[in-house]
Amino acid sequence: MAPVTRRTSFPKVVIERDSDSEQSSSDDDEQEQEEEILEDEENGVIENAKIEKLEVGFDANRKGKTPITLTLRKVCKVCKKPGHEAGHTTLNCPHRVTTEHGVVPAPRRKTSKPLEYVFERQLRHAIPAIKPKYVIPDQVNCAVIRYHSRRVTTLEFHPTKNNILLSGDKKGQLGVWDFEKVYEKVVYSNIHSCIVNNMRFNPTNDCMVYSASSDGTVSCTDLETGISSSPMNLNPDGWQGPNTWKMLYGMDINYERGVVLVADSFGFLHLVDMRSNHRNGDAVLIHKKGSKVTGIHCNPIQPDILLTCGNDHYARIWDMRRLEAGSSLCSLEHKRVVNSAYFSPISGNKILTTSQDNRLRIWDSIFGNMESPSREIVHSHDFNRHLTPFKAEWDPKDPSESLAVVGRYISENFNGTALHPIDFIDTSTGQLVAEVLDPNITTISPVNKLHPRDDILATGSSRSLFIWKPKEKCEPIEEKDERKIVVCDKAEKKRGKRKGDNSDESDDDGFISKLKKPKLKQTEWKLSRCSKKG
DNA sequence: AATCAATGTACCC
DNA sequence: TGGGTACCCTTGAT
Repeated sequence: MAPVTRRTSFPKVVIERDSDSEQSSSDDDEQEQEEEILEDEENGVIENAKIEKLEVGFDANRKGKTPITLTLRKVCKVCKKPGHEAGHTTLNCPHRVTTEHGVVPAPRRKTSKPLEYVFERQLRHAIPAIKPKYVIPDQVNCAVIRYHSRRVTTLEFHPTKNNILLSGDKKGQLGVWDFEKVYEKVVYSNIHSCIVNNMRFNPTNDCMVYSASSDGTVSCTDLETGISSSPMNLNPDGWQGPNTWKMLYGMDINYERGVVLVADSFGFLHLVDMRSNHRNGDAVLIHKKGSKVTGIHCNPIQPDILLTCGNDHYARIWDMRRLEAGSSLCSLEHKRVVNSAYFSPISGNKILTTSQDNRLRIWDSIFGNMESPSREIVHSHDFNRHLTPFKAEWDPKDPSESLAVVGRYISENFNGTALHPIDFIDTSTGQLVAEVLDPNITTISPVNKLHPRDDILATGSSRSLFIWKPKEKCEPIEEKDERKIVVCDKAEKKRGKRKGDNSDESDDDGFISKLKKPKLKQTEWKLSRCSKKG
């Protein structure tokens, strides 16, 4: 249904006259582009070009008027050119992530601010002059398929237990998975009633985890028992309609003050005291009234310095010691909604934001010129209401504070199969360092988290979770590959049992599924398979 | 194979 | 500022 109606409603109408005098230079450009694309199409390079020409029914000979050609074209939301669209299989978008493409370079300013000078002097020794070689976790090591009952919305690694991954979903479930033991997993269903947007471990008790949800509550859950309390509930009177229902999105912990900071869908910031587990102080308006605050991050060096971002197209820096409406230290303007904003993980001196205008923005120094970003990197991570918003995140282990990971919306056509890779981007240059993909991951992967200590990537893609490790740390490829994949769906489980696949390795919740044979030849894949540990 | 539902953002008035 | 609605175009279920 949708594709048919869309086709008639979507194309932009451009009227081109075949008269010499009326052609502007921009028309020229457009015509040139179009000719190029048509040529490509003849060569069979472009699969997705959708250009239609309609001769409008004017009589060309009558009164000597030139015929009008209407060109209906779909244009890419990223680069505004026809022939491909963000979100669709394409090979020819110049702004799909390619080396150095779509990077707006940093304007080299001489700011001469004393503060920046001092900071740079203090920090320079800590930042290595030669960039370390990036270690990319590019092989799926294990997975739980259909783990959650709805799509995964947030991930968090355990602060001390290296093998534990926490996951939240759209339904409000909270998953705890030991990905080394693969089969050891728990899903708590009674903590939230809808989307879990953010989770943070209690820094003084790593058994306890705080979670912020669109149900308007902050929950504090004991991971061993699953028992949870709600230190905050912004909808104590239940559903009174969409105008009053408050949702909680951004959340972080200021460990020095012992408070949880959480922000709602009406532009307000709230505090929860971790010792008493009760609300602390009044809510403060930190973004446009009535707009969603999508993220909060406390500076890793100075936790009183906050970074927030929201649907009002701004990211803002605040000082907790002077927190009141309108008192932000700095406002970073974006063209669209800002999905996330993070300080760099080590020095806390850089900022990385993800905006729905398909751009990553980097500010190289919070003490420098903040009027415009140091770089804008064009990258396909478009908004779609059915997907969890994409958030580019720093690699917490990269001493140069350059590497970031972000899922890609636009897909690559791998021999007829559309796959959406996960991108590793060097934010200092805009270079695509690596794209990782796997034949078993056919869905878009908007949620990604790099491990704070190990070379591990966790991915949430639809209802499934994947753990990636570097190729060299995986076992060599075997012909009869049986990967560590646990399928959690009940229907799948029954099917597996009927086939007699239920080996003694299986537990009550899942079984080992044989690796699906890729539809493509092995050579087509940049990444090969990783076998099960014996 | 076809259809449906769920549903966030932008923009108009 | 609030209501109305067009549009964004995925995924899993049936």
